[in-house]
Amino acid sequence: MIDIKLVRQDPEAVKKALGRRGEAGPIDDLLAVDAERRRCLAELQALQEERNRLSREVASRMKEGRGKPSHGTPGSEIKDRIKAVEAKVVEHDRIMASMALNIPNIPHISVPDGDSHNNNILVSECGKKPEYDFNPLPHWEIGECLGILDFETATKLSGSNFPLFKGLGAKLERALYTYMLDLHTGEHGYTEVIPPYLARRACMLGTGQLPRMETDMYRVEQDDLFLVPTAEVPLVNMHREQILEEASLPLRYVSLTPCFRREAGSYGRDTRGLLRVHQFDKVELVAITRPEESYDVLEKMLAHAGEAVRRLGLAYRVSLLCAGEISFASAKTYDIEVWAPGVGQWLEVASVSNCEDFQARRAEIRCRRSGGKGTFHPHTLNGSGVALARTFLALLETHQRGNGTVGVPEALRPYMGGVEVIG
RNA sequence: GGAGAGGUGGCAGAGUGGAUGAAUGCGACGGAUUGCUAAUCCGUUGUACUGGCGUAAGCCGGUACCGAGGGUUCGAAUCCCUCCCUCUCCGCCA
Repeated sequence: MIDIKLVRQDPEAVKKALGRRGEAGPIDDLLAVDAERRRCLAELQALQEERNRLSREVASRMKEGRGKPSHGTPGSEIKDRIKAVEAKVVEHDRIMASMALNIPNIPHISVPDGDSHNNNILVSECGKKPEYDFNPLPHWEIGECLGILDFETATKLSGSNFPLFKGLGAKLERALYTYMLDLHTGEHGYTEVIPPYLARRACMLGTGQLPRMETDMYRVEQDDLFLVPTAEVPLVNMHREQILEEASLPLRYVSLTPCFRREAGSYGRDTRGLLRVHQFDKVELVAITRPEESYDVLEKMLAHAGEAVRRLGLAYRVSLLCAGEISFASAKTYDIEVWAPGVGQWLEVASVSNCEDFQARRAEIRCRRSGGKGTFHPHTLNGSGVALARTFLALLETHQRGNGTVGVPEALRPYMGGVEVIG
């Protein structure tokens, strides 16, 4: 949620920043409603003050045994006025909230301008694209031949673009996420969490999936619960409406969950095989930090995610997203893409973002300043560490051999019961 | 699905109409003391909005908040209604 104080203080700067995302944002309207709201609020508070004063008068009379004032009830006429003005304030609050909830986060100063992936800045490239003395196959061919992927059956079960892993495919998937969890808990210091996979509406609002992305979410109508699109939702919302102790920061969590996405409107684009599926496993990193350290933590999380990919022997590159490409809640985002030689594409497997206090404000996560007064909103960060379906496919395509088999990278072998080759 | 109980400050937990932002305990912070990483004693300690002053840390004033919303009343944490949430027991099921 955007900070209304910032909007009041410098509306032009806010407009300009949002403009970088290609969003106008109803800033002038917001300000107008805010001003009117405050005018009504002042009126309301003056009336309430008067009511309280009168009522105290009655109280002291009663105490002195003089009884109620005989002529009417001095406060009763005020009641209607209070009610009327209060209704106005509430209405203005409602309008402001509905506007504010739809305004995206302000991009960080270091985020480049631009509105397409062409404007993203390549930060680094790691590992070499593999070369083959044969024509590398796409993963769906490799997977179907080895009997470890079965898209046809998945479609029979749930419709198109759902994955089904089988045999060593299932084991490889399990090896991948177990390896990542062990890496992040063991070497990078994150606390593992297994959260519920369905989340309340309030959670979805808190992290910013709602209201805008509702049509992309799977929703269980009967209970008004949403299948989590990412573990970021439960992990950040663990602390919703809480006041944390500053000394407890940073909080760092890692979680494996399936991620459910309807991908409404994306049909026909990169939808073969595992490229874009409605359900995929993802190991997610989340951090809640003091504002002054959040950008350091962002760099660390990026490194942690990169390390997970690097050890798998995959070629990957890191880019800094331009203002028009970052997601609703993010102020700054790095993407990690792995090279998939079979399909000949760079595929996004991780997105590491600093949401600053945007989510904390929405989710009412606050922090008590140690040794000081008052509270502040901590910064929230999230990053894939990393997403599985695409990592899985890049792994098959990268480590495929001319004879149709697939090598298992060393980092995964302990998790594969020592299996070195699939096929 | 059936029956019941309950939602109070960072946490635990009192409080059934009048100055209660709310006892008490814990925690946290400040101080005192003890020859020692502890104990004891004293003090302080909610959040948000809003107006004013100050460059500022902050200070002064007001209002709201005891799950949410509505009602009764001069006055509601306290009484009434609706909703939400949590818990317990039974049933069903892994």
